[in-house]
Amino acid sequence: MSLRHALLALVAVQPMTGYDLTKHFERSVSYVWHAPHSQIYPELRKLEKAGLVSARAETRGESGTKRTYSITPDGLEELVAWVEQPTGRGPVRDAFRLKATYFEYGSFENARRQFQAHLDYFGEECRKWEAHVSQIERRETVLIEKRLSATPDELHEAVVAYKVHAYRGLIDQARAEVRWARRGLALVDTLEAAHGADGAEAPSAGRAGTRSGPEAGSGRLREGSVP
Amino acid sequence: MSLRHALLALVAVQPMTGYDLTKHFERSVSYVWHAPHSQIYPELRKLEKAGLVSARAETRGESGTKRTYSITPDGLEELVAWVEQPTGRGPVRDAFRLKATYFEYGSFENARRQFQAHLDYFGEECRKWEAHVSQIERRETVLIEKRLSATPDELHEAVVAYKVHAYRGLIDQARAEVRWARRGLALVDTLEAAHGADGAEAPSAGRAGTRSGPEAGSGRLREGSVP
DNA sequence: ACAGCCATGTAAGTCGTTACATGATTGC
DNA sequence: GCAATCATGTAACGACTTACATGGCTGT
Repeated sequence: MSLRHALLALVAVQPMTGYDLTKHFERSVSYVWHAPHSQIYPELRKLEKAGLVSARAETRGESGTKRTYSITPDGLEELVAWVEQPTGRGPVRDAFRLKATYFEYGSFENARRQFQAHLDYFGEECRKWEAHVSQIERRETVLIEKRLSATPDELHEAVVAYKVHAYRGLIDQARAEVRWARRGLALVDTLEAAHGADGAEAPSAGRAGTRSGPEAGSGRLREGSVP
Repeated sequence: MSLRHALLALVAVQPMTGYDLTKHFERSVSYVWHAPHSQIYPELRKLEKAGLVSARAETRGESGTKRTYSITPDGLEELVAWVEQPTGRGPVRDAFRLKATYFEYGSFENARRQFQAHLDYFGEECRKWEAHVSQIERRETVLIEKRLSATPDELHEAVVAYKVHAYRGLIDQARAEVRWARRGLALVDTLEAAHGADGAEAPSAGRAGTRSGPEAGSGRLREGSVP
């Protein structure tokens, strides 16, 4: 149920069209909550039906219509209620860490590639987020400016500080991932060295002889290079 | 597509029933990839249809049947292929950080409660994961023991080390969250002190007078205590 | 015989992904 | 006039959630 509240928070700043929403969404919210436009347009209709936003339709060219959404009092109430509610943890789903648990099924080379890609990815994200944070700190984004101009002065600091803090948390996470990936690369080196010292050549825990019976008759794994 | 591979990795250790799978899943995999049994049972059927596992059905009492699943050579191949494949990043969806971005809509008290809950949660998780890691390091879990007994000696270290490393990453994340939440609490104190110094009493950015027109006619926010 | 956990499912509905589809505007 | 991008959608499908349903086994 977070998509709707993210949208409410955006329209709360100023009335916007679906397209504006998706753009602002991509450039801010999507760092912490992903959603494509194909989800956003229908969700806006739902919000309208629920009376949390109101839409003003204008024609666009011959046949098109453009809807500008504004938040309603109910919508604002819903937004505040959401913020005040205890937040349930979403289910964990981390494909990379899952796979990292089973790297012994692949080659050392593969593990290295994977950790390196992880490293590159989070290094890159980190830079993006840092840029975003300093933009917020300087109050340079369109939405922040608008938001502040409609908020009493004594709350300006809080508005900015909460956002900065949230995104800093993201940066911390990214840095932790980078460090973890580096340690992963070091680990692969260590394992490979230890393995090479034994004289074997390519490592892989896969390719078992199959025991299709249900009994745990010690299936035997053998080494084999992974193609 | 990670659920199926997680299941493959589990049945690769030894033949198991659906129930065993869900139990082992809960006690290991679910730290990084959540799935309830209602997802696991059907997925096993799919894996069977795809020829990646084979099932041996036994009767259980009058009418029940118990299926014991074993991995097939195709299944093992699929598992290895998955490990070797580049790993796509899943979409981000972090409800808490999203909400933390908008804490100015709630009270200071609320922000504190939320950060504190976050802190407690990850502190707790952290302890669980640490226990799990040291269990793996000591090679004391049933699955690890079984796994090692069917793996050539020179790979034992890798099997253990990759898992330990993966879960250590999880612990790092949890610790980062704890630190972040603590900084969050400190931030709330600072903001509240600054706010209190201005003489106002309860903070909230919500409750706008509604401007339902599409034009951005400077809607006016006023302070108000949040009920 | 009853409680409590073991064990195996099904079903409805929501959420999210991916791909397709189409017309409008703007700048060159 | 054409390309790019602005702008707004729909549709099919798969993943996931939540709740329901049922029967077996074990100890008291």
